[in-house]
Amino acid sequence: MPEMPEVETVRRSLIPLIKGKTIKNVTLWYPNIVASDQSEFVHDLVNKKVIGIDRYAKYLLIRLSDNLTIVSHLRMEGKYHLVDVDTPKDKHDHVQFEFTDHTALRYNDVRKFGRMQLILTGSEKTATAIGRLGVEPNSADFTDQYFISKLKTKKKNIKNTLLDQTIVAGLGNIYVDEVLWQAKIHPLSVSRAIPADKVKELRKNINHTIKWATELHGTTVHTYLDANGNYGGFQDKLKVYGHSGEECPRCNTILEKIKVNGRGTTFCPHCQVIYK
DNA sequence: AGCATTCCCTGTAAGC
DNA sequence: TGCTTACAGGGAATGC
Repeated sequence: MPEMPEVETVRRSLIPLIKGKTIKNVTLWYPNIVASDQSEFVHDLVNKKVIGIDRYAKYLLIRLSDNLTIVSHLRMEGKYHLVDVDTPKDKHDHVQFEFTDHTALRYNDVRKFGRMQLILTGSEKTATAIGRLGVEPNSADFTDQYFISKLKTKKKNIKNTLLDQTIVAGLGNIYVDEVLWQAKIHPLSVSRAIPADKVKELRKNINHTIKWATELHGTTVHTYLDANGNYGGFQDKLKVYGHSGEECPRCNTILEKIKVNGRGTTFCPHCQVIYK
């Protein structure tokens, strides 16, 4: 599942594939992927040129000429790949951007959870959910003070709080389990009960893990691939996610898996402290 | 208002 | 073997 390191890897791999290309036409094989007006999406993108790709948290921002931006969220299994336009459509290809050079960018998504919207460049925060997002890991705004003050108001458990994109934006289920294990914090800990020094430690772990995972081109579990079809390299570094029933690498206690608000959650019942 | 639950989706694996 | 059920989960919508 693409989280911030994976989305950044997609962004970097996609730029050389599509930057400078001009869209000839757009096909919606599964129209509901487009959350904005679907006929406008198809109509307004014709003759537009890709000028760059930005990203905020897990959102890709494909910048186009004439002040247009496609905001794209991959959700669980969304992928982009560039093909010759004559390549037969894959069963799970849902959107095609055909370019003037006989290539096409295809959006493929087995579970059809991903969404894209066409907006005016600059209206990201008002026209999409980006406006409700919190700060990104490793950004100047993600300070100890910010993190401590945000957690201080939260009665819900820390696992759920870290998945809440309005506080820190970019973490998903995998990295949340990893950073909580690193900071030795039990996922069911009450957010506001976590001592300030542990919150500081958690912030450092978040920053370091996101940075390191990005350097390794993300984590491939299940099906994540970048725009060139390459796997990530961080799955080998995971200490807890996907390792329930195995020994904790720190204390050798068997790792447990529970459900926290519907999310599979793996943790060490011995060395991860629960704050109540 | 804040927190929890439901829903969207389909492939894979387990159970009978 | 073939069917049903459980599970994977990000974020919007809904419920309390």
